[in-house]
Amino acid sequence: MASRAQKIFEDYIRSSGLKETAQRNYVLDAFLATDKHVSVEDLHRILAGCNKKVGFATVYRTMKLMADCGLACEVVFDDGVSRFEHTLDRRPHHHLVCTCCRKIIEFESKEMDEGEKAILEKYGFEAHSHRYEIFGLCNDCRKKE
Amino acid sequence: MASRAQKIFEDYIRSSGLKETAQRNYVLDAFLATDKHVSVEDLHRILAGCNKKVGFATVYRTMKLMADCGLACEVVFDDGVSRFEHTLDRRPHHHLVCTCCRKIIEFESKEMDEGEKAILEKYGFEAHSHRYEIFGLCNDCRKKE
DNA sequence: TTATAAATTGAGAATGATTTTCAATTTCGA
DNA sequence: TCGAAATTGAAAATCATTCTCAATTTATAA
Repeated sequence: MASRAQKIFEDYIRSSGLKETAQRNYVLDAFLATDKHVSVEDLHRILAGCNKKVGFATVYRTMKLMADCGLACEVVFDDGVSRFEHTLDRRPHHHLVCTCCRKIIEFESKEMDEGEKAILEKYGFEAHSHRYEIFGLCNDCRKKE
Repeated sequence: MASRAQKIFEDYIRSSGLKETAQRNYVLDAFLATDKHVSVEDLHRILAGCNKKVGFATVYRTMKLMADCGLACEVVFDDGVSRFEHTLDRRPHHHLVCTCCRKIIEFESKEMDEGEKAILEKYGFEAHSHRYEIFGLCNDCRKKE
């Protein structure tokens, strides 16, 4: 009962001449079981808690593979730590980051997407990735002030 | 013949109980003389070239002050290095970053700004800063492919 | 199934940007 | 001018991430 994500990962591994290993599958499963933006440290801790210790370097390496095969995408907020979020069956979006409670709100904006498209055309620029994060206070933290 | 930027910096220093020093002025002047996005390493090198050696730590500390008093703003692209750009008398803008030739194109987009405003209202979010960078190939590099 | 080449792992070292430490120096108000 | 407080800078510390390399594991060909 391999999930679609597991199949995609397996196909990517095979077609790239890589090898399927227990560690890679542990990392994959741990990531698939999460919902939020997870760091390598998060995954390492989760795995250690399941008696499935995988070295830090391997978690880093595996998350890179997951990004390469389109299952994950790296996001960097303002604390200098890379995190990964799911991309399979998820719409592109951006983030509001509360600098007080560290809550992350995901949002979509057709207006902004169209603005970006117009800019790309204007400059003849071919976008490979982009990053839009807004930092500030969420509604709750704003009220507490 | 102190420039407006120099006055702003001096006022900030005074009103914060800090002290005016030769080193701080060297860093300020070096930054004001630049046009592009400069890193701390850039400034350190420029100063060393002018026989005005200032320690790395002091350049870091001074650039933080310049950001605090509104003369500079920190931008981080995809190479893990912080750079600073001028904010005095400059309109807010975003960046297209060419991952091939490292060219930085600044752009403004009313459409995107309005989209952002609508999002902030929708979520009751108070923005303090934001970051919008698009990575990919500029027109020149795209043609060379 | 077995041999073998190639890929993988992980512990620890290395990296690299930035921050901190702290003793010596400088600034500036009284 | 004096002295408390701020500043400097060299070196050490930090911290996330990457690299190294010997030992291990995987998968293909025979």
